[in-house]
Amino acid sequence: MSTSETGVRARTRQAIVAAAIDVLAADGGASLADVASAAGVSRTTVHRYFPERSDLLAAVVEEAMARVETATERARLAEGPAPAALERACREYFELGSALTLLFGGSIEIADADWERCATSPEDDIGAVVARGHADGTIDPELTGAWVENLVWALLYSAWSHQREHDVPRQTSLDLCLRSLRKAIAA
Amino acid sequence: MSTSETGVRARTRQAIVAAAIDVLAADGGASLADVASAAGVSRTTVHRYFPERSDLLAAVVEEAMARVETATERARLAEGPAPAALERACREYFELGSALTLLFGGSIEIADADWERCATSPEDDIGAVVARGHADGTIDPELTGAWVENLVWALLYSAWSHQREHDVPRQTSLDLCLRSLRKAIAA
DNA sequence: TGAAAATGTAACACGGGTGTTTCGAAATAG
DNA sequence: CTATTTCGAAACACCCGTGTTACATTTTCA
Repeated sequence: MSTSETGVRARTRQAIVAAAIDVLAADGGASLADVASAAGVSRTTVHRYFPERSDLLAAVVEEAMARVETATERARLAEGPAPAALERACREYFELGSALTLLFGGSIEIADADWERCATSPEDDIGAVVARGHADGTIDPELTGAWVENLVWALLYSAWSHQREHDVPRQTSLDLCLRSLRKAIAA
Repeated sequence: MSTSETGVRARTRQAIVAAAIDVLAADGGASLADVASAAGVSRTTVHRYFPERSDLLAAVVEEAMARVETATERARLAEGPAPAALERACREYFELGSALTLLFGGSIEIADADWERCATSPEDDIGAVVARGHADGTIDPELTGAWVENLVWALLYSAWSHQREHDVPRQTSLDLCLRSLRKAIAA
């Protein structure tokens, strides 16, 4: 068969998308040449897989959302106390790195249609956890689900900034992030 | 005298810088034509006041830093309990809007030299407040000054996002922000 | 080994942002 | 009112990123 016997095409495509996530997370206006060199690939090859820039952007957003979704599933938000579930989610999201920076860093424009396509968006999942926490009194009733969600992204972004600017071990940054989240959402 | 009898030049210059702060905060890669139209000025005039793009950028960063510094002074961080002082700072910074988005939103590159030029940077001021809070036991000793500073920026960014995405009154967003900060830093 | 697929190199046109200049109109100061 | 200053409109060359094409090279697989 001609398609993906060894998966050459799929592998280079993934390499391009992965490199694009890193590069575009650092600079949303990065050129395709930057993405190409980061992927160890010629600029022509990038155009072969993604005819227009918007095509690459779409693939990048899709991949980033897929990573977020995977992380959300591994957090098993439905299990255990709500605060602990949110903490697990934070740990998982923290590992995503540039994927989350790309989605929530604002450096790239995400079409509303893309957000809606994300079937089981973390928005709904986190909202459900917060609702559970409200019901059993483990989460501050004054904080809405939407705010807690924003808070999670903000704290993660803060943790990455803190790790990058001051040269502290990532574990220290993550601990500060989790501690702050735990105290902020406590009932 | 020829220079700034009525302050015409100073006023148009300020208009350009102010417009640039708003436009560049929304999109760091915005064109000078966008800035010009936002300022109600011709693109030629922009080049008259700022020969190169980098010149405008420098002026914009300087203005934004000046606004932050003014807000910091008005917060009177040296007075009263440390948590209340940080809350006052948060209220002042919240009013800055796009100026802070520009400096801490990451959409524009800030040279390290610019940060150092900021003599009484909020970094030092907030650090002092946190130190005071550590001394009198009103701030969580586990949280370093640098982290609290990052936390403030992150919470403010979160408040703006929350206000923009969900259409809630700004007072509600600010209340959630302050509540989260108060609980997070409490000893 | 030989054909097909995948990639690289080079060159090109196109568009858009930048920086510059010139000239004329409008506002301002004296 | 007159001269100076300030500003806008237009045109221009320049650079950079984009998208396309053609051709050579390498890799992969039968």
